[in-house]
This record gives sequence, C-alpha cells and structure tokens, in this order.
Amino acid sequence: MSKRPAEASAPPPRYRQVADALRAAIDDGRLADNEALPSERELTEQHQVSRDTIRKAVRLLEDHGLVYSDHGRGTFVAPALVRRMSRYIDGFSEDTRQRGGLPSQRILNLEFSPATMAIAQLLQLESGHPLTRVRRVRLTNGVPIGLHDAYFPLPPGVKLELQEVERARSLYQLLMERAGFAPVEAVENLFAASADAEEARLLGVPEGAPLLVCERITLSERREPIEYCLMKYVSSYRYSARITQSSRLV
Amino acid sequence: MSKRPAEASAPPPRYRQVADALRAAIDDGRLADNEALPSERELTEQHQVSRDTIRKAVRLLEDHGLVYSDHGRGTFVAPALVRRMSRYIDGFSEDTRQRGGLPSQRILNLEFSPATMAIAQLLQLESGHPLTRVRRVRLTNGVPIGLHDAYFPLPPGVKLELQEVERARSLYQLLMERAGFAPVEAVENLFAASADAEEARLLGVPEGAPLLVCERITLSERREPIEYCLMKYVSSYRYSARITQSSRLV
DNA sequence: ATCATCCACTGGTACGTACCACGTCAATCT
DNA sequence: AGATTGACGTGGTACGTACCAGTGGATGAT
Repeated sequence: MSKRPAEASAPPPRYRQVADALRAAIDDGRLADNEALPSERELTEQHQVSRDTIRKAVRLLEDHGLVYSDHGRGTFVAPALVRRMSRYIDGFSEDTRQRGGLPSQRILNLEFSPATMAIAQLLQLESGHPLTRVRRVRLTNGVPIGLHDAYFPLPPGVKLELQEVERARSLYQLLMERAGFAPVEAVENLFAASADAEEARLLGVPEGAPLLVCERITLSERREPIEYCLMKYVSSYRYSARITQSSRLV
Repeated sequence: MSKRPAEASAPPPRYRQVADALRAAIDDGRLADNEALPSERELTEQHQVSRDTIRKAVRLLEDHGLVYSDHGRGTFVAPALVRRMSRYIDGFSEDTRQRGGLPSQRILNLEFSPATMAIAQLLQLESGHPLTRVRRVRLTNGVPIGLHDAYFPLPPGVKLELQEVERARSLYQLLMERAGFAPVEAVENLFAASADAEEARLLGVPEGAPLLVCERITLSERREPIEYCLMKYVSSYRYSARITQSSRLV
C-alpha cells in the first residue's frame, strides 16, 4: 500500500504551519494593519525552525498579499484593502461568501454538443469534438448576478445527469469526482458587452444593459485546456485584482 | 560615497541572471511549449551555482507564468496562452505594445482640485485635501480605447505644468522624477457601465454603449495610497488575468 | 499479456552558515 | 543647528548538505 487511502494525511510542511500561525495572528487582530512582524531571526527562535523555513512562510503570505517585506526595514501586515484581494479558481461562491453574501445557483440546462470551431481551437480539440455544456444563473442573496456558460470534454463513458449537477455543492467538485477534473490554473479575458434579450430576462436587467464579460480557459496540471467558460455579470458585480511590480523580468 | 551615482550599477543577482538566460531560451524558441527544462541538478552544473539559486530562478519564472513545475516530473515551459498573461502597473502602454499596437494618449485637462469625500476616503486623506487631476484619452493605433481619470496628491511646492505632462513619455515616469512617486502595488475593481454623453463623444461610441470600468488604487512601498484612477474602456479592449491555485492557504 | 514491485530520477522541505544591501537613528563632527 | 558618519538591525543572496515525496519506466513474477 503505497498510498494511505483514508488515514490521517501527512501533516502540512513546517513552513505552512508557520504561515498559518502568522495568518491567524493577522486575522484575529493580534497583528494590526501595517504593523511589523517579528524579524525573521526572531521568528526562527519562536517557532524553532530555520530561517529558510521562516522565509518560505513569509513568502507564501506575501504572495497572497497578506504581508509585504521591505529590505532593511522589516515585514509588515498588508492593509485590509490589499488583504481582501485574492482570486481563486471557481471563485464565485468563495468571493460571494467573503463579501458577506449567500451564493446560490440555478441550472438552466445541461446538454451535449459538438465543439464549434472557435471553442475547439480554444480547448485545442478538433472541431466537432463532443462537449458537455452547462448553463447556470448565479445568484447572491437570491438576486441574479451572473450567467455562466461552461463547455468541457468528458472522458468516454462518463455522462452527467441533470439531477446530480443540480444537487452538487460545486460543479468543479462534481467534475473532479466523476471525471478527474483537476484545475490548477486559469486565464481570463475581461471586457464589456450589452445584454441581449435573453440575458436581460435571465438577469432581470433592461435589454442593452452593460455586462461584465469574463471569458475563462481552465487548465489542468499539465496545462491542457479542460474547460471554456463564458461568464456575464450585471454592473453591480465587482471583479477584484491585485497587481504587483515584483521584479518585472524586464 | 556609499552610493555610486552614475557608475555601472551592481550586477543583478545570480538567480536573476539564470532566470534571464532561461527566459531567453524560451523567448527565442530553444525551449518549446510544454518542453521540459533541464532538471534543477543539471542546471546547477550548467550555470555553476547552487541548487538554491537555480530554484530561486525557476520560482521567479513560475511566478510570472513562464514555466510550471510538477513534483516528480520536472519543470516545463508554460504554453504561450499562459505566458502572455502578465499585468504590470501602468500597463496600458506595455500591454498595447505587446499586442502589436501603437499606444498614444491625449491629455484632456490638468487641474488642481480638492478631494471629494469619496476619493479622500480611498486615498486616506482628509476631505478637501488638494489633489492633482489628470484626464487622458488612451489610443491604440490612433483609435480611442479608454479614458483615464487620475487623482493624486503632490508634495507641497510641486506643481505640474500641462506642457510637461504632454511631453512626458509616461505619466508615472514624470511623477517619479518630480515627486518621488514610486508605485509598487495596486488593487483594482472591475465592472461594467454605460457610456454617458461625454464619454461616448470622447471614445467615439454611441451613448449608452457598454464600457469596462477599472477603478484602481495605487500603493507606495509602504502601502500608502498614492493615486486613485478611474479607467473606462470600450468593449473591444481586453483585460487579461491569470489565476493560480497556489496552495490557497485554506 | 498482466500486474505488482522496484528503482532512478524529478522537484519539495529543512537544516546550517556566511556575507551583502539597505534603512534607521543615535552619536559625532563641523 | 545642521550635516556626516557609522553601528546596528532588517531582509536578500548564496553556498552546502541531507532527506522526503511523487512519477514513471524497467524489471520480474504470475
């Protein structure tokens, strides 16, 4: 037995434990905005790990925008404005909850359709490849916020039933269990468009209302495209991003 | 003299040199999409540096989406689709050039106005604090693409002249020289809106046309807000983002 | 032919050490 | 009073070593 099926999974690495401890201190206010963290050498003693491990932990927090380091000065807690900005894959439910809203969804339809030329190219498949398509309305506190239109190939023999999609807590979760769907990265293009008649009806806005369109290609661990998703949001929806200058590689 | 004013600046760190070499190999096609890089231990010998240094270099490239590492398999060149996705601060000129367009701008006006309550709050200043405001039209190949409306405080005594703003290659560059303006991070909120009469006229679109609105707060090294900028783009403009799952910190 | 095992190789974690680069501020010198 | 210096503390770079953990092909038993 090389893998332990249900046994307690291995403990997280030490740098991760340190990061969690620091994050907890930030979350519950023991470390205030812009307050300095203990120096790396101090943390070394507090946690009884090497400086290398401490630096890995701090780097992890920095990547997520929770702290920032200044050469010669120290490491500081990032202001809340920055801390709140992190995007995750399939972020709708997460985002909504983080802003204090209750996310929900309504499945419009589940169909099996061959890839159009445009979508085939984006997914790097031949035109006409069989795809599954799921259309959903996303709601926050019961109010329609966006339309999601997702296309993805399923392994031969795997078929989704409407009921299981409706019951599933998360479409990605379901796809992971049923089809080994494992997204690790995504690229998105955002732009503005006007609502057509159907979109207007589904979202409860006037025809021609401005929508935020987000076109996403989801990639597997091997960076193969595994999903194309077209998302359209009403104008009250906010998409947040954080941009860093991190050594721009010229 | 602790700083060398005009002398050749210190050479970049070794991990940076290695990263540049690898990047060059990717850029000119010596390493193809999804091709494996030499293993870290091989790179160690090729560049005569420690594995630690190699790993720093690879991590840098990975952060920028140029390569990805898989535990047990190796490190691979990210597909072009992913490689093209990196955003920088003040990215308009950069972005445009990267997509093969010629960026330009037209200054609409330069004025000195007290902060409204909303803007004062975003910039963490008291209401009525004197601000400089620059409104610009951004163009690609001579076609209007977006409107930028920037607000920022200047140190006492510093005044911008319309001419120098118009002559400057980059507003940020100018602000850096004249006012020590040094952005290192920014947070953005994106949403959709309709063009009002003036916006429509300036952008050459019908009134009510959908616009992509990007609201940006720029932060200094100390994470103090130093600029607020409201940007509105026509629907053909694409805002690109890359999302990674990188150990989500639960 | 099929399956399980093993092994060589990959990146990931963790330790230790040393020195460099930068910022701060108190002590010092004009 | 003002400018200069320098010690000190901070994060940044770089070396070395060792071992862990996941992958995938070769090997060998069935």
